[in-house]
This record gives sequence, C-alpha cells and structure tokens, in this order.
Amino acid sequence: MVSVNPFAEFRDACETALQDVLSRLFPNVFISVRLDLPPNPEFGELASSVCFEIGKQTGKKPLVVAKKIVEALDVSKIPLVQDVTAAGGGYVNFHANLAEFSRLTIESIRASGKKYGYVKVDKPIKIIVEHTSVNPIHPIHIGQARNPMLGDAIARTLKARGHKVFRHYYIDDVGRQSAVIAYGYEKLGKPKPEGKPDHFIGVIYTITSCLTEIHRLKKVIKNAREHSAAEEVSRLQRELNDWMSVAVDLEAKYAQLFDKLAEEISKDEDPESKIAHLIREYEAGEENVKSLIREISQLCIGGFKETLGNAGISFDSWDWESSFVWNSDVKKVLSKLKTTPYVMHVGQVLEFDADKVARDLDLKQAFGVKEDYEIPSLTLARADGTTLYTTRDIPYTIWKFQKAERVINVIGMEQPLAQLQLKLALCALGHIDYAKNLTHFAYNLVRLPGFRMESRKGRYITLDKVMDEAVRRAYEEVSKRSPRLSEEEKRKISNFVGIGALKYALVEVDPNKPVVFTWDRVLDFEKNSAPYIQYSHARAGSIMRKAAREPKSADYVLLKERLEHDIILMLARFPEVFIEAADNLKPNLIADFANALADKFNTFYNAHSVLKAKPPQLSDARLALVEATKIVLSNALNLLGIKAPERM
RNA sequence: GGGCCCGUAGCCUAGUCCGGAUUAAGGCACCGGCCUUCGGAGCCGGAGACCGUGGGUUCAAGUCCCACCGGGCCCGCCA
Repeated sequence: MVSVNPFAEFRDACETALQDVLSRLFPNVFISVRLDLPPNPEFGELASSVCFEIGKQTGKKPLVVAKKIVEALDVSKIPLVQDVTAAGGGYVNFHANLAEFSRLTIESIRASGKKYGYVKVDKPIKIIVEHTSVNPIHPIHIGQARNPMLGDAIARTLKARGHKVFRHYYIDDVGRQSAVIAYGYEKLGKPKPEGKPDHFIGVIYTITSCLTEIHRLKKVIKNAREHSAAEEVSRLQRELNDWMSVAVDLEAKYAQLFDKLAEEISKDEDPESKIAHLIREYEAGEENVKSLIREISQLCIGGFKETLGNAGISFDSWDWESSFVWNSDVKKVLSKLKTTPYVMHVGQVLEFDADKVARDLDLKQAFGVKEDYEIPSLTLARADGTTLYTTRDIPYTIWKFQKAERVINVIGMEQPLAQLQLKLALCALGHIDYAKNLTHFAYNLVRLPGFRMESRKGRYITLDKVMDEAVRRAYEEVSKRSPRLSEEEKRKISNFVGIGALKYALVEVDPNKPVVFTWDRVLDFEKNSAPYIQYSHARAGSIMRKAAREPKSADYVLLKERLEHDIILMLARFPEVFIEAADNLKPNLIADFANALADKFNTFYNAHSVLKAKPPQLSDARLALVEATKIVLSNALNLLGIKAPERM
C-alpha cells in the first residue's frame, strides 16, 4: 500500500478516532478537533488540546478528561497509530507506529518518484498567472526581481497542484513612458543598440526623462514663483536639484548619448507637447509612431527573454497592451462604463466613482475595505481623450477571464488602490465574479540601502548584472572546492548554483517584507541557501551511486534513530506543506521546508553511516531513506525552479 | 488628514491566517572543537531575545482585540 499523502493518512486516522470517542463520551459538547504538531517527539507525532475546552465546558480538569479519552480510545485497530497518551495539563498525544509509518512513507515516495508530494486538487481550474510585466523601456532591475521569481514559483506550484496554468507577460507599451523613450530614440535617429538592447534603451530612456523633466520643472518653477507659495517653490526646486544631479551622473557615464540628446531636445520649444502628441498618435494607431514604439519594445523584449531565459523562466503568452486599444476593446469598455451611474465628466476629464460602486453593491467588506473609508475616484481618460493605465487594464482583465477562471497578478505592493479600483470597475460592468477571482499577489520591492530603485532616474542594478555576479562568485567557489573539474563542468555548476542562490534568496522571505539588496544577502552559498540544499541533494546522489543497488532487503523496523524518525516525519509532511503553499500562494514555505530537510539530512549524514551500517537490512532501509530524501529535495527545488544536481 | 504593509538576539529571517506543552526555531557574524568511514558548500558545542510599547480578552498570547511609537508605501490627466 502506498499513499499520496502519508501524514494525512495518519492525521485522518487520529482525527476520526478522536472525534468518535468525543461524540460518545461528551455528546453535548460540540467542538471541532484539530490536531497540532507537538513541540517535542516525546509528545508523539500529533496532539490535541480539546480537553482544555471540554474541561471548561464540563467543569472537569483537562487532564482527567484526557485520561478518560485515552482510556476509551482503542487504537489497536489503527495500523498507523502505536499509542495514545494523556500528558501535560491535558493533552491527548498520538504516537505513530513508526515502523509502519516509515514503510508507508518511504515506499510511497519511492513509488511516486517525481510526482511525490504534488497532491492534485479535485477540481482543477484554468489559472492565468501574470507576472514580471516590466515596462519595455529599460532592463529588468533587481528592485523588480522578486516578481519573476515569485511568479514563476507560484505558476510551477499551481501547475503541480493539477491546475491548468498559463503564464502571461503584459507588455505595457501604451503609457506616457513609451512616448518618452520614443521621443528620445527618434531624436537620436533610431540608433542600433550597443550591447544588450534593453540596457541600451534603458540608458536612452533615463537620459530623455532627465532632460525633459529638467526642462519641464524649470518652466513650472518659473510659473510657481509668480503664483504659488514659497514652500511649493522650494519643493519643486529640490526636485529639480535631484534631477540635475542625475544629469551630472548621466553625462559623466554616457557623454556622447547625453550631449547629442541634450542638443536635439533643446531644439524643441516644448518637449512635453511632443510627448503628449506621441501618446495620442500611438493610441490612434498612426503608422510611423506605431512602428517606432513597437521597434523599441521589441528590442527590450528581446533583452527580457534573454534575461529570463537565463533564469529558467518562460511565458506562454506575451500580451500587448496596445492591441486592446487598437481593437477598440478599450473604447467599448469605456462606452459601456459611461452607461452606468458611476462615470462622469469633471471638466474635460472622465472620472469613475469607485466609492459609489462599492457602496451601491455593498462590496467594501468583500474587498477588505473599511466601511467608512472613501475610495478615491479613478481617472479613466485625460482631457485629450487618451486613456490611463488602469482604464486599459479593465478590458485586458476581462480578456483574461475569457480564458481562465482565476487570474493572479503579481504586482508590487504600491498598487493596491489601482487594483481595488480595477475590481470595482469590473463590478460596475457586472463582472463581480471576475473581481472576486482576481488576486493581487503583492510583493515589496527590493530596495537599495538608503533609497528605492527608480528606473526613471537610472537608479538601479540590473538583474543581468546580479545574475552575472552570482554566477561569477559561484565559479570562484567551485574552482576553490573542486579544482579538478573540467572547465565545462565548472561553468555548468556555477550557473545553477549562482542562479539558484539568487532565486532562493528572493523567494525565501515573506513577500510582504521589504528586502534591502546587498550582495552578501542575495549571494549566499552557505547554510540556508539553495546551494546548501543542492549540495545535500548531490550528497544523497553520491551515496546512491556508491551503493549501486536497490534496497531490496530494507527492514524499516530497524530505523530506530531519532534523526531517522525526524527525517521520515518531514518527508511524510511534504504533501501537506505543498498543499498549503499552493493553496495560499506561499512559495516561501517550500523554501523553508527544503532547507529544514537538507539540514536534518546533513545531521543524519554525519551521525550515521548508510553503506557500512549492519545488518544489511538496516543499510538498505537507510539507503531507501536517502533515496526518498533525495526525491523530496528534488521535488521541492523543482517547485522553485531551482536545479537539483547529481554532482556539484 | 485617510488607507495598506512591516517591527522577533549585533545583523537577516521562521513561527502570527487557524492561540496551547516550564528550553521562541534557524542562518550570518563571534568563540571553542571535528581533515569522520558514504563529498568539509559539512558536522558538534558555546554565547547571544523581557517577540516595538502599554492596555485588554483567555485556563493559555510572539500569535486575537484596542491604543500608541518607529520604518516603508499609496491617495496623479504616471505606471
């Protein structure tokens, strides 16, 4: 007999037995039993604290209740349970039949192999995971790098859970930022990229932003001196100074591009109006602007695909935001919204009253908003008729829901308001179900010590650079530790070690928590890192190669060591950890689990011999345990997109 | 002004959703051991935390509730 979820077998058996006894002994007490993991193996493998509650309701001492329960519980017919005891102030502790439990766990893992732990849902659905979606105007930088890592891990995990998963990249080519880069790129005469195309475009974008912002701010300040308060003027002045210092840096680093752009832009009386013009033309689908912006976007996307490919991340669909403008989906949505009571003109601007929708349809609670919080309205269209980001996101989201039942957007946590407004717009259009199945998976941007990364100001470290550095450092480690490997071997190993370390570091931390970027933090090759787990996996593989046999004579009764039991328990619990990680979108649970298992395994490795253990039935049992551990480590790493190597 | 997120040893993190066991779990850095027979990217030991503060709920609070403090973010005809 094998099981897809050995620990759940044990848990279910205990819960049923306990529930049964409770309804017999205390028919008037209604309480749901929920078994916990005890803090210490002395207390068994599962424990219940129901007696405290029963004690309160019946006026009896919890320990007395526990003893009564234990007396009435006949576990002799439950193969996985060895014993039940009353302990502490009133706990009921279930002790597993470890011989049987070990056999079930190890055999189940060896039988299921690569599928072990990936418990399937009963009703799989289609899920779109939209992630990364970095604007095609600059390279992916490390500030955004949690996005692809988390998004990919979530997609892998949901797929392993049995869902039909589609990975989408939203190419945001319509906004103001695209017009800015188009303006600069054209001024330079559409130059051929030097180096990686997205990096090249990123530089032009930053210089163009910088020059146009300085131009704009100077005008605004001049105006403000006459009309606004001194406080406002000095705020603007500080902003200008910041851009001026950006300009100094840029000119020093990219003298030629900077000077040429500065010269060209200075010929325009009003760059802002040129940029606004480009936005209008692009939305209208004017051919020249169309090919210009598409050309730039393609350059960047080529770079993105290379970067993400190096990280082992791919997409099923690349969705152009502009296509929803040009095929008039945006227009249709807007006109439909206008027929609702929630849209009105404020001056020339089209506004959406998100708060009114929430109140009318009584949605505040459902979306986790306080009743008395007034949701700000959303601007749908500028005075010149062009649209804004969230507006275009409405038809895009509807399109996604025509392909899937659930949509998960991996987006930075600075955008919860926009996501809420989007949901309310969907509701206003009658798509309440879409709104409820739309998940904003928020993550905190990676920061640099002292300040946040800003693409517009060129203050960022590219993901490419970090990955290169990761691989370079890994190469140093490999050369130091295994100098005799061939050059090719070293390159291969340093690649998966370096990338693995980076991925692990970005996925390991709770996405809500801020991460401050330091090289040491992100490139860790010691304990609590991907390389540590990979190393443990390779070690297990090494033992199996040396053994070169099937553990046919394994006798699991002989696995009596505490460390062996600890490992078996962890192996058995992997399916439950997986389910929790998948259903609650918590890939960091997988990372934690893999590290804890590797840790246990290394302790075991040092304490007990596998190949030289006597008798052979014990040696084989340990060998089977090693194999099971290797499988689970590999399956866990696989969910994070981290390679589990045979050697390193 | 309103809203969201975070606060656990010198530093970084787990545990908080769903409250349970007189030792709050790891890592980095630090100190002392182990070239160990299957790989030292390792193992063993030591030291280091009144879980931001103050109240409250409970038989039981790092975990739930309230207030406050500190840090980050959002409230744009940017995305």
